[in-house]
Amino acid sequence: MERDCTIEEYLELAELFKVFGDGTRVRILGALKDKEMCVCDIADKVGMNKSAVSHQLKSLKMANMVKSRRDGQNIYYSLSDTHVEEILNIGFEHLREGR
Amino acid sequence: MERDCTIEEYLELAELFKVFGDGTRVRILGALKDKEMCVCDIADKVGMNKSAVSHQLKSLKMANMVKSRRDGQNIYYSLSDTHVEEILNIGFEHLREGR
DNA sequence: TGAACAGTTGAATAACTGTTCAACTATTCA
DNA sequence: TGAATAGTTGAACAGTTATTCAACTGTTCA
Repeated sequence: MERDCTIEEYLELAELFKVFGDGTRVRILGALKDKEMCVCDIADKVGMNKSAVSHQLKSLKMANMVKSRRDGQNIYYSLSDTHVEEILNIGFEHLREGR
Repeated sequence: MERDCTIEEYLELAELFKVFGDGTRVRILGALKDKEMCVCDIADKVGMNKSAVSHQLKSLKMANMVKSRRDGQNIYYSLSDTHVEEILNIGFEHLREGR
């Protein structure tokens, strides 16, 4: 017997998915799937300027999805835990089977 | 050796998660988890008027997440497949383990 | 020290989106 | 037929948000 989820839990869930619900952010997360990258390289890969990427990285960091470390001039970002990749994969699976 | 995902695939993924990234929509999906419901009952449950719920149900239907059947005056909505519930559960799991 | 490179920040803009309202369609039943 | 109930629709409004720009901080290295 499972209890119903509260409104607050659903709102929190929506906040979580909202982070994945943007093309730029999801591409950044995808880029970080196999290796850590600095802001410049991420910007190159997703085809946006450093500023835009930095803004989105901030969102991702506040959502606890990426972590960062400085090495000299560069700041390297990586996925903060395996859940992020897991959620991405479930999403892709859904799209593949969808039609 | 896995190939990189295309930009289009990431954008499609973002569109998928965007649907889950709204409090009202995610509560509607949560309400439909165990049983089909008509628009009025959904509206009662999530505390919104029929119009707002109907608009969101349209989004959910276009995203292939709910299906509907008419029975007399009522139109009953239900989850279109098990993926939807699965994605919700993964999200909740992430929140629970998150902190 | 200062030039060059990496990244961040805040304000401004433009685009998007969720909710409301009023008017509409569809079905039932007396 | 017509009143009542269920649901949909489109326009309008308000709130949110992603991107851009310019100015800033921090680090390296000559």
